[in-house]
Amino acid sequence: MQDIARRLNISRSTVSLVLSGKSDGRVSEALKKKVMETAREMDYHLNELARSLRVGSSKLISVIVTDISNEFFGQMTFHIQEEAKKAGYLVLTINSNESDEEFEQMSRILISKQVDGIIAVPTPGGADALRMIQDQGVPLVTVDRLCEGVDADYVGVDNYDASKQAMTDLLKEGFRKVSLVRLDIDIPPLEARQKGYEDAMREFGLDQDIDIHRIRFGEGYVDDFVRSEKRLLKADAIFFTSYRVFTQAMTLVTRVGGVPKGQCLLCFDNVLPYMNGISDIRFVEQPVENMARKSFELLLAQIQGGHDAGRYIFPTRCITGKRLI
Amino acid sequence: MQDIARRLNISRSTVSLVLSGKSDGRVSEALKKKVMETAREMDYHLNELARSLRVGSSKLISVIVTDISNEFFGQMTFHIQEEAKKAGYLVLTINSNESDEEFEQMSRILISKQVDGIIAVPTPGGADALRMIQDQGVPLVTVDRLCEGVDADYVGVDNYDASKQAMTDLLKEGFRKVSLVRLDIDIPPLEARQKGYEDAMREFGLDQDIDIHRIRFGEGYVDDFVRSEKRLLKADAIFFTSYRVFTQAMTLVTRVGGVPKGQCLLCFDNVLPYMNGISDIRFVEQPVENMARKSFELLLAQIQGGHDAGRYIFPTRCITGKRLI
DNA sequence: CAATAAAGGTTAATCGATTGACAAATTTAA
DNA sequence: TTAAATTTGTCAATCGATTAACCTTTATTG
Repeated sequence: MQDIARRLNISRSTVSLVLSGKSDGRVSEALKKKVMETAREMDYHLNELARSLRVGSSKLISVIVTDISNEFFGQMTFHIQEEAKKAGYLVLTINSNESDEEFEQMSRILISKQVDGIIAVPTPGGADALRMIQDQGVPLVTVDRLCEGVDADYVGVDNYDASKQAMTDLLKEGFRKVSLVRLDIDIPPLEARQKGYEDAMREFGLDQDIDIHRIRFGEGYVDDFVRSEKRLLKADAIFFTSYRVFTQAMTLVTRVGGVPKGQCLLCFDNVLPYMNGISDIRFVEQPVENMARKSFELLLAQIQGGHDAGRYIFPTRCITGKRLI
Repeated sequence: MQDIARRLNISRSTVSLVLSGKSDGRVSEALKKKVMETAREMDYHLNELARSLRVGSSKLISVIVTDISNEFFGQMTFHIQEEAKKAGYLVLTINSNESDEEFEQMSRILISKQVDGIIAVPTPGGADALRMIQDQGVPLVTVDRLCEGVDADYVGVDNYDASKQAMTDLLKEGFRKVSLVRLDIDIPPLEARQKGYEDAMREFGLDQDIDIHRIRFGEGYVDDFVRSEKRLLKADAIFFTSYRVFTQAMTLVTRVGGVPKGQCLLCFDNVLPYMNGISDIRFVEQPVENMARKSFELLLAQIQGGHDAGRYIFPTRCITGKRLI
C-alpha cells in the first residue's frame, strides 16, 4: 500500500480506504479509480495476515474429524467448506485419527492460528481440549458425538433410535441370528447403536443370540476379524455399527470366499459403492448435507455474536439395496 | 506477552525470547522457568498471526484439487497433510470443482492469506493462475496434470504408457470390443489415456472397434450415459479413464440390470470398494502416497530456498480383481 | 588492576494493514 | 457575509509478536 501511495503521492490511509471499499464519500471517484488501477498494475495483493491481526478475525475456521477416510466425515467437511466459502471463510481440515493427544495438540495450534471457529468431532477423551477452546473464546460446534460435561452446540442423530429401528425391521423380516460388529473405541454413538441392537434383539426374545465383536480401529484389526470369522460366517445377518469397521471387513471378505449366501449386511452410514456387490445390503443414512449446513450455521451465529448452545438431532433413513448379480 | 511481562516486571522482549526458545544464554534459567510458568498459569497462547506477519511465514500451505470426492485426490491430500504436519505446516484444502474461475479466485485468496506454498491440480485453463502464483513468489508444485507453458515442479505418472499397457494386457487375453468412457473435459491425462487406448487397439488391428464415449463432468451425465447405453452394454470390456466417470456409471448400473455377464471393467485409479461386486474388474493404481510425499518434499525444498523445477514421473501398477459372487 | 569477555536484559524499529480523530478546502445555508 | 456543513484526505496509534543493537553487571585473565 505504501508503494501505491507513494506512486500517487497520497497517504497509505487513503489507499487502504479505497481498497477495502470503505471510501464512500471519503475519497473522490477520480482518485478511487486511480488507486484501483495502480493496484492492478502493480499486481498488488492484500496481506490478509496483517488485516486479520488488526481487525481480529482470520476468516479461517477449522473442522476436526477423527477419520477423514470415513466417507461420512469426508462429505461433511466438503459441505461445510462449500458453506464456508459462501461466507468468505477458508477451512482447515484436521484429522485427529481418534487420538486424544492429537486432538488436543491440534486444538492448541488452531487457537494460536487465531481461527474464528472450530467444528469438531471430539475424541473419546477430548473434553479438556473442548473446554480449552471455549475458554479461549473460540466459537465451537461439536458434531456426531456428544461430549458430556461440555456445554457446546451439538449436531447429530439419534443413534439409539436409528439403530433399534433398523434392527427391528430386520428382525421383522425373519432374520434371527444377527451379530454386531463394532470398533473397540468407547464413544457415545457406538454405545448407543449397540444398545439399540441389544434392545431390539431382546424385544424379539433373542437374548441368547446377542453376539458382539469388538474390532481394533487401526493395526491388529485383521487378527480381530480372524478371531471372529467363524461366528460371523454363521450369522443370518451382521450389523456393522460404523463405516470404518465395515470397510475393514470388506478388505478381508475375499479371503473367506465372499459374503455367505443369503446373509444380510446392515451398516450405519452410506455404503453405496458396495451395494452392487452384495446380495442383501442395507444402511442407515444420516442427512450429512443438512447436518453440515446446520453446523456451519451455528458456528457463524456464534462468531457473529453469542447465542445459547443447543442440540440439533436430525432424522435418519434406512436404505435397502437390491441384489444385482 | 505484555501481560506476562508486567506481572514479572520484565520486558516483552524477554518473554518473547523465552517463549520462542531463543533465550539460550540470554536469559537466566530461573527467569526462564518463571516466564514459562506464568504463561501456563495465564493460559497464554501465542498469536501466530502476529508472528507470521513479523517473520514472513504463515506455516500454512494449500492443496487445490479439482474434485475432492475423487478417492485419489482424497488420499493425496491426506498424505500431504501428514507430511505437512511433521514439518509444522497446516493445510488448506481447496476444491476447484474443475472450474477455471474458482481456481483463479482461490489462488488469489490463498496469495492474500500468505500461504507458504501451493500444491495444485491445475484446471484446464489454469495457466494464468499458476503464473500469478509464481509471480507473487509463492512456491508451487503441480500434480497430476502437466500445464504446458508453466515452468513448475510436476509430479505425476505416464498416463499414456500406463493406459496402453493395461489395454494391451486386456487385448492379449482375448477381449476385442473394448469401449472407452471418459469425461468431456479436455485435460492432458485424459487425452493421454485415450491415446494409449487407441494405439493399443490399433496395434491389435481393432481400428474399427474403437468406441469412445464422452460424459459430462456434472449435471447431464445421466443423459450422456443413457445415450451410450446400448453400445456399452454390448462391449466385451469398458475402459473408464478416471475414477469420477466410473462412479458416475456405477450409480446407474442398477437401472440396466447390472454389469453384463462376462464383461470386463477396467478403470484408471483405485476402485477397490467396487471389487467385490463385479465379476471382472481391474484398475491402474497410482502410487499416491509416494506421489504425495514427493510433492510436499518439492514444495518444502522451494520454501527453504529455491531449486530448479523438475518433473517426477511415478510408475503405475495394474491390479486385477477376482470374482466373488 | 585494567582490559576483556560473558551473562542477563532492555530499547525500539518493524511486519502490513485499519480506523478514530482531526484538518483544509469547498459548498451551502441563513 | 458569516457560520455551518460537506467533501476529501491525512495523522498516528494499534493489532501482537520478533530481533538487531545496545546497555549493565559480574566474572575472568594476564
